[in-house]
Amino acid sequence: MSNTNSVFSALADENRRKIIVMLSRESMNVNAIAEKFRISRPAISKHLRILENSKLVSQVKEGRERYYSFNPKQMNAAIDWFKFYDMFWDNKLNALKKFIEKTQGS
Amino acid sequence: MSNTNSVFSALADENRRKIIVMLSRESMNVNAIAEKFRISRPAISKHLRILENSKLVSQVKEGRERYYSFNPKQMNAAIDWFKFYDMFWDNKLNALKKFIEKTQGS
DNA sequence: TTTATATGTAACTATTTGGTTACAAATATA
DNA sequence: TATATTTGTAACCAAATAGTTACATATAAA
Repeated sequence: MSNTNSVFSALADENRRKIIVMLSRESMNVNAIAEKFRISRPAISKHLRILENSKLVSQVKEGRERYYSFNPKQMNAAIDWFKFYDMFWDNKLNALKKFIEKTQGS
Repeated sequence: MSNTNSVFSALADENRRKIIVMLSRESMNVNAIAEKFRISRPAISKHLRILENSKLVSQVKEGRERYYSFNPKQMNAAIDWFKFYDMFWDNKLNALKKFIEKTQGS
């Protein structure tokens, strides 16, 4: 599967998005992640496998635990795609221009 | 399925992303779309169904043809999600700040 | 060394996806 | 009216997803 495909489909699940947000704050081991969800630990493992395949997260083994962390760089595979939509970027640019003018004084 | 889910999974397919880019330029009927791909017209119909369900695309009937067009607004369901990642927005903001300073004079 | 903990994987089920071909229905045209 | 065009849908298949429970494995702790 293409990089962009795997990133978008990794993001197409509520639980996986929640995992990403959690890991963007701090690395966590599997049990710590699983505690935050109602689904079983093996289900979390499967989600982690999908996230790993998309390279949005990676693991480091520490003793019997495995710490997962977020790889922000991989998000660009998805974010970059949106650039096709020039008008979007124009709008964002205008919005940010206003924001900067307001917060910094023009 | 949640809005965000359906948008991300709609985007998780190369052919559907290509359709979106095409429709962002101009509305097209099904045959015109299908001509640009190697897969069968019914396969295109299925993709259009998924895109419609995500509301990224909508159709207007004109005689026996159906013209599909892109709904940019729906993209925000996906784009907004990325805001969780503050550092990303900070980077973009800095990049845009530089860009604006360069093009407009600070 | 035995036991407890952390994690992965296997096997299973139901649903969705991405493709196919065949056919139906609606509209335009000869 | 008969025919051609445009599109949708049904029926099928193979693969992937999202979950489950049961079991295996590796490491830590008693």
